[in-house]
Amino acid sequence: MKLTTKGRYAVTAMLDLTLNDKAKPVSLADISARQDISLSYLEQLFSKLRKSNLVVSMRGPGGGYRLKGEAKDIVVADIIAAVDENIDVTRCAGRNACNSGKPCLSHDLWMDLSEQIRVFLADISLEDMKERAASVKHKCIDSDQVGQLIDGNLLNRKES
Amino acid sequence: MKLTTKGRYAVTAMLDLTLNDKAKPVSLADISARQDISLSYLEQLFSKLRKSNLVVSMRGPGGGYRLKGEAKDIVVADIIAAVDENIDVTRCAGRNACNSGKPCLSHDLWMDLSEQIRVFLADISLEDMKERAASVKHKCIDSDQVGQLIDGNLLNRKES
DNA sequence: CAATAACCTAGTATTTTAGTCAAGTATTAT
DNA sequence: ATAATACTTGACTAAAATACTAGGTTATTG
Repeated sequence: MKLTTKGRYAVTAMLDLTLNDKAKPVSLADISARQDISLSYLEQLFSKLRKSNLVVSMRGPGGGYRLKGEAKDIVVADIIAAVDENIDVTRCAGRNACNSGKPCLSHDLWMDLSEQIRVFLADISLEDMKERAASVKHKCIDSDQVGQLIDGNLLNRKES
Repeated sequence: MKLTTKGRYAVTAMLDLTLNDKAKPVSLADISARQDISLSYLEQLFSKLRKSNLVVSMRGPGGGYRLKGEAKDIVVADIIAAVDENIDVTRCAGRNACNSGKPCLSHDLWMDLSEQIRVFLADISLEDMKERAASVKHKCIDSDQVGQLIDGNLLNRKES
């Protein structure tokens, strides 16, 4: 399990899809505009998401993407795995470093840790994040709050 | 919190340090040989680990590195944070995409998720991994098994 | 002093990231 | 049917990160 900005783009886009899932499917152009991600990059990501059976596409005017199945059944781990396609170059797969036993050992431990993270992310669904979205909505800064924030928290933050 | 092979190298090296913490400090040359990581790359990583107060160094013959403090007090999250130094380019930090409220929303959610992962990794210490090491030790290859492996798996590996 | 090992700087090949561009194909409103 | 819309595919690319090399300097031990 790798955790990069690429995965973040994918999760963000999928979350956008979840939040805007109305009667019509959501076009990539819309997501591109809302999330400020380049359309072509989204196309690449959604190509992989579709091949991993996380979304379904609808062509033609009014077309776009829609979640395949329900938001509660799609988890963050699936989304990241779909776009990352890590070939898992475990350099310790029987070659040179596996003589003393220790390289193999730490390799095992890392794989174990990586698996724990995967399990952790496999427990967070888009539905969970959608619900969470409601509760953090007030966190967003609108122009009215900017003045207070400058006087308040933000300036005090950097001092630590 | 980013999760890349770079972080894995660092965790592996730190775990090597933990497992070989005897009377003498551990030289990077030793870690390089055991873990099959280039010496200069280790130097770069340990420079960061030292600056983050995770290890102490001793120069000269018989010198090397040693954990700063106890293995139970050094957690995986610290190690990854030390070598990753992500400048956190939150593109949504008040600039262009934060108008409709939604980009900010998904940004918050990702930060939240990222923080959850950090907390998760902040709970796994080198001591924990060391203890775990004992239980997975039997999985490793010792010199007695090499012959069988050469005749078996290894020769068949490269053909794909 | 000579060997050792940390420390530092700079460069570099490779891979990944995050796109662009172009030429398609499929769908549907009209 | 035809045009417009929207997804598909592939090739290509600039920039960054990764993993490593080379060549030194500095500190410490014997």
